[in-house]
Amino acid sequence: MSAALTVKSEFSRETQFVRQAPPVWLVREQAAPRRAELAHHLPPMSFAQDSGIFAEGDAARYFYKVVGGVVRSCRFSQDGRRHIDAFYKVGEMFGFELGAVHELSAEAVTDCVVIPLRRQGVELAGAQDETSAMQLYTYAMQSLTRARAHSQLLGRCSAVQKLASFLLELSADKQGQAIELPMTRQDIGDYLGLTIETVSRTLSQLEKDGAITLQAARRISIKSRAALADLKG
Amino acid sequence: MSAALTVKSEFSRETQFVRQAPPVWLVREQAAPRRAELAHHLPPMSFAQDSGIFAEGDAARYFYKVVGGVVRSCRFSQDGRRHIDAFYKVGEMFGFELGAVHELSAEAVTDCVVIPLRRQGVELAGAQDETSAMQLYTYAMQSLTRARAHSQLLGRCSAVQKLASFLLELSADKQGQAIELPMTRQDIGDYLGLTIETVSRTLSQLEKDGAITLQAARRISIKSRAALADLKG
DNA sequence: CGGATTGTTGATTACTTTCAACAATGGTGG
DNA sequence: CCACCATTGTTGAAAGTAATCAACAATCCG
Repeated sequence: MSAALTVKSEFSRETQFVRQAPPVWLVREQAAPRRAELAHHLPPMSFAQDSGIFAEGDAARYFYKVVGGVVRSCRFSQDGRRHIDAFYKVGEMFGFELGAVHELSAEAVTDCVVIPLRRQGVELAGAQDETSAMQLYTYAMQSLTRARAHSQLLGRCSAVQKLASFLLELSADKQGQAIELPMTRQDIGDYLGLTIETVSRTLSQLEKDGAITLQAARRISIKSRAALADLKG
Repeated sequence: MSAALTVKSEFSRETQFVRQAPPVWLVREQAAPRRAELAHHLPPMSFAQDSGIFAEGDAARYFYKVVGGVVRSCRFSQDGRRHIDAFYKVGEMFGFELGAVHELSAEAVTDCVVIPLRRQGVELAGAQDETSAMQLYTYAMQSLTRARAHSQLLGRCSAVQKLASFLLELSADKQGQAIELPMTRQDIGDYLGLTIETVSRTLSQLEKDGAITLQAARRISIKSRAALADLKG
């Protein structure tokens, strides 16, 4: 496993993709951040693949914004099974809490870089900075919208529908091209409430049906977005 | 179906329970609301059982606080199946949205009374009323916490685990006594991602196992909270 | 008293998990 | 550079769970 990276260092896995376009989930945000969007932030922090950013029960002193790589937030049930609540890509915020401690862990799916934002700086900023308060509320509501959609997916859908939705979500931005999956089959399974075997089988099925092509385990190309949308239900 | 009720009228179903203690979900909030908690509210509105409070796509001009009865928020998938996102009991808030329209419908599970709060009055209150802004954020975060727990339940749990969790949640306040279920088996199924048959069978199973007693279809008494907690996983 | 709605139970089917074997990939050290 | 080993992913067969189809019971209402 690679050591923790400094902000300016290259990502250890990036060299593997040198002949291809770099995978989207490693591309840093392009636009310069608008000033006064969310102030009080600390310098970016880097995390090696599979390292923990914070753990369930840790003091929730910061929110985080992803500026490079992919993060997962997860939780373990009493019997030890992992549930992945969400994946966060570049530009997304995570780490929102109601109380003083984190209810979920956050881990680096790939090597990644995040910007911590002091919680007290933004949470109570209403009086001094109305824009920040609204920003924060907006991010929290986005999380809520996603959580609702995820619930519906988990509650009402078959394995095929779950995978179809997942692939469409992953490939929402990159029209037509292949997707580089940053996460393992285990990650996907824990996110969709399926076993790795079912994830694998279902992907194979989608390939047989002509909806996708499995160019490699971690590289999938969408052949028919329409077919996936149909399967999604 | 009973007509919409005025604020001061009795609930149509309440007479059925005249010889028993009134079911918790029909008891109005006791304490006088703290002043300046969330101002800008309108007079309470009453809704008859199964009537719609707002629908998917409606302009989201208000948040709502439940002061009597039980509300469900739900959504339909393309194939027409209903997913219930949450049940809201007395004292709880619902109707939070990111955008200008509701993404979910809200319906009266029982006859109920809700207080609408002007969205613009609270959402942008940061400058003039910092407490309200925090209150709003707190409610939104509570919704988020619940949505996360619901996702985990739907993703990782068997029918028995889902029902055990559901019953424990429902009976969280009333220690030892019987629970009056305000919702149908269909509601429960749509909330837990199960069919009505499975809900019914699983409840019967829990009774055989000695964890609960089915005094009537809508009246369940918890015999062993510990047993349910074990099953919950 | 019907008729409609809601809930229960049984038999069968379909889907996902589990258990198991094996293939592919990546990293390490000789 | 290649052999080796650990990790990750795929596929098959059997078992288990929930859905579906179907019949019937209980309750509510007019």
